Amino acid sequence: MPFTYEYPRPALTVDCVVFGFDEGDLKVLLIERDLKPFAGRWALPGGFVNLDETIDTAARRELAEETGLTEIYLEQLYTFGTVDRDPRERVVSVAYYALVKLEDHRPRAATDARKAAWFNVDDIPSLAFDHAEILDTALRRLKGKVRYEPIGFELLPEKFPLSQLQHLYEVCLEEPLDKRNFRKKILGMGLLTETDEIQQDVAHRAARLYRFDSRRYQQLKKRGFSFWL
Amino acid sequence: MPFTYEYPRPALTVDCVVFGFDEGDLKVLLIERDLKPFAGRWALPGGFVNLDETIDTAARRELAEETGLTEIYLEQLYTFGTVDRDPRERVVSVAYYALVKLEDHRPRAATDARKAAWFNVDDIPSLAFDHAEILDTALRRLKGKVRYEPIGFELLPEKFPLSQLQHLYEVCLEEPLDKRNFRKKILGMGLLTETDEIQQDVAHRAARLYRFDSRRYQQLKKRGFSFWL
DNA sequence: TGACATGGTGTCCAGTTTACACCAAGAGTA
DNA sequence: TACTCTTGGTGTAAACTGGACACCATGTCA
Repeated sequence: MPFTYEYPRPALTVDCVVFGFDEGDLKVLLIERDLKPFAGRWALPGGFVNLDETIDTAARRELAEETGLTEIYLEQLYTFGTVDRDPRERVVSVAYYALVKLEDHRPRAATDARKAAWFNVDDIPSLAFDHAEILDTALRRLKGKVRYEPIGFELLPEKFPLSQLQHLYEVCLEEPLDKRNFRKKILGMGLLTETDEIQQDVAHRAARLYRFDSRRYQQLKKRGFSFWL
Repeated sequence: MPFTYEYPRPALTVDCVVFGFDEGDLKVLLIERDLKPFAGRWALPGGFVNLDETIDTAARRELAEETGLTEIYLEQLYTFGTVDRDPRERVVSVAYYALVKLEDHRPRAATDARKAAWFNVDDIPSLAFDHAEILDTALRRLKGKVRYEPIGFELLPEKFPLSQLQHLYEVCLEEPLDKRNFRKKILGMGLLTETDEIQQDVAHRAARLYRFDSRRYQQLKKRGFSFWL
């Protein structure tokens, strides 16, 4: 036990809320705990912060270790620090949320043998610690942010039909959108480039696929453009 | 040195960005450090989190100890956790921002004898640690939030003329607003109640004073109203 | 009493948002 | 092969919102 301090300090962890979008549903990645408190319960991926890494780095590292996800959109959410949130001892956790293209990140065995799985956001099992509260905070943040920053694209494959994008927005915002108005507005922003591909293997007329042009978004943003849906 | 742990842990602190509004300027409350790192430099009020208090509580406590401010609007801002932000050792800091009615909280001697003073936000001295970055983050957050939540009122006295409110918004948003349009919009929301008082001791026609009706705001919010300026 | 400073008021135009319905294309099936 | 089913793709008109804009009123001070 070589680490001694003059005053007691809380432990510091990170937890990640990883969102994906698949088959028309918004999903969250959870892992099954195998260790002591809440063993067998589902929880958000996360773990302790090392002294030689930033908290952002810690979040990325834990995510990679527990779920194999790398190179994804990750942003700090909120820091949870009530006194009794961990039954063992005082633990403060910095929560992050991530958006991933679920297509590219099919659930694979986690490196430390914990089970990881995607859950539909409105069918979540009972979670360990205060993770239900963290998830709730993340959902509200996503819902708020999706309107004024083009982060929805992080959840879709590189090429997607407009209907899928619209559906994603409908799920995030929890309200239906008019098809014609949606297309008019989103195409009017000039952030989508039409590809020459169309959907494959669908049992109806195939839709044209589009791609999000993030270079163009950066340019427009500098000139004062702001995304708004 | 009785506090030993199996793994090393960062120290955890809170820092508060306290905004006030006076004489037409947005101000921040800073304290002069008297202790070792950055002694004599100005810094944000803050300090270590105790094990028996939430981080929110810690922020309130530190603010009270160092500046005498109590019962104010306080909200978590962001958690700063780069490795070298404190020269002594690894310290992670949860930053908060507060909005105070400066009239009610004139600078008084801090309880632990540190000097506290209000600085105009665009005339800030060189700050200790990464506090300049924290302040910058807080300003961006204030600028963003002031548009869609009625938090501006937290910075004004209970009764205020519309011109003062408009000026506050102009300073926060860094853009001029049209007087007639501003009055039309803000009064149209129905969140202000006219008092029967007018300004005193002004060298021109005195303006009518208004009061923010936060009960009414809560009611309207439940019915789906959203503040927007 | 005149100059000065700020308070307080309404209209019009333009742009944006919303509501709304039909034909096209392609797959599947009888 | 023709019919049905599902989703793709398109335009217009009405309502609303946001922004530009100028003048008289009131009170202080010299």
